[in-house]
Amino acid sequence: MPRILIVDDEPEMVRGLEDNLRFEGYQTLSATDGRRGLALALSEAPDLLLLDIMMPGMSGWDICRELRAKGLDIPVIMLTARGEEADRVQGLELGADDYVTKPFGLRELLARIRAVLRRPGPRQKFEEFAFGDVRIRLRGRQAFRAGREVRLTRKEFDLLRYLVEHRGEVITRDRLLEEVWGYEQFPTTRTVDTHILRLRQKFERDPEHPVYILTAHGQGYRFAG
Amino acid sequence: MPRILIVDDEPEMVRGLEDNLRFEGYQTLSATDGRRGLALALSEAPDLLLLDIMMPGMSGWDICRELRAKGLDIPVIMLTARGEEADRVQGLELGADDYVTKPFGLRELLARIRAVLRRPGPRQKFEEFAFGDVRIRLRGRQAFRAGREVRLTRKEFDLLRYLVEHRGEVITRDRLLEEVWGYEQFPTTRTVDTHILRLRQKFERDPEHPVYILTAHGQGYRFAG
DNA sequence: GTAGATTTGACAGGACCGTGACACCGGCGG
DNA sequence: CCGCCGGTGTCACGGTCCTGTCAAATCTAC
Repeated sequence: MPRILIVDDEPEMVRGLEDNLRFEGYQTLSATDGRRGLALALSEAPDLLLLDIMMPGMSGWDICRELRAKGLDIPVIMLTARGEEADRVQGLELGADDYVTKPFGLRELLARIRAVLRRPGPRQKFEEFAFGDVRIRLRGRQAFRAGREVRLTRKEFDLLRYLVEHRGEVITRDRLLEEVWGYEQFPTTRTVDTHILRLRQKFERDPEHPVYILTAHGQGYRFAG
Repeated sequence: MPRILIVDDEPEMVRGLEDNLRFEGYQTLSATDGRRGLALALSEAPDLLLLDIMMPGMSGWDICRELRAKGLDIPVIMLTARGEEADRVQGLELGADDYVTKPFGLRELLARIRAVLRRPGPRQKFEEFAFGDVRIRLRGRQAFRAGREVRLTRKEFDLLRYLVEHRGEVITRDRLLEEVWGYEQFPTTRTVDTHILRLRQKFERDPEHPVYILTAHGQGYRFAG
């Protein structure tokens, strides 16, 4: 069974997580500060890391960066407090594989753990998807078109990613706002349109007649598939 | 529409939630103590539970534990008072799906309800159906005829879907207006005819002699089957 | 502060929906 | 068998709502 290292400065959170993960059959290790967490990660080489971001001293992304710098490719799921948008992005940029917002449901966490562990290990850093002559690298949050990099802003990337991960499905603007923008932000639905517009300009051969990023009139948007 | 069970010992909270959720189109059940809440959950099998954690007698997480012990996998959103850190962990142990901290915004609660209900549950709904050389994809709200996509407007799709889901049954225009158009709108019954016409033109081999979308003279329409 | 990202508002064009007009059909009573 | 009459098929028009697009305003990170 996979071994999971938990690093969080709140002891109750660590205990709760350990109990549950063990109950699910995982082996667990834990630390309540960043430095010991990093040491454990290096010495024990677990299969997965659950890292709290906000920790005194060494933060979750400090650990993540150190690991990557040493060439270790252990999958990482970040635990972020609600609304730490910046942290979430930073974590992903530094090579986290996923993030969960506190307070989170156990089932959601387990689903994400399974999803991350399911991925083929060594190929992980190449995780990407492609359509037409476009290639998207999830890890680096980068996009390439015909081999040339296309710069994407945060929202553009998140939106594109969400659409692609639900390809074939019609998604309403409201749902996009909830899932991509988040609970506590409530921009206009027109905002979605503007971002769709920019994605089309960057990735569609003929932006006025999109082939991938499609409109479902009166319903929302849909990525072809 | 999904049915939601609310369990909270504060009657005003229950009433407020019921009013708002009903306004949003959900069906609601409620109880003001844990034991009756559990009984309702077991007998009514709602689609979602909103559980207050702090209740005299049987608490929210007691209910949750009992349900899980009986193998019921109904999604649960916990309502927690601010700062009940311990409760959060306990809830996590017992498999709640999400948390909302009181006092909460209605909008946030609704967003979380939608998010939880959206998750792929144990029951996967029909992905698509077919008749003749026509294939309908529900997720993408798309239709294909002989492998070629046929564009459908929202009303056309909704109408077709309703007819097919009640295949073999004669449905009056008034019922179609209620079910497909919605109770708020009052178009003429002739509007239905027009949409039927368009569906026939798109899907019948010989639109003047329909084989699938049939007329029940003086009664309504019926999808063959 | 500046540069870049995000959001908003305005506007035009287009898609969609609903309606009315008229032709046609089916059933009914004579 | 015939004619009546309400129900239905069909079409095209107009209004309404939705979306694409842009520029300006606001926000954010540095």
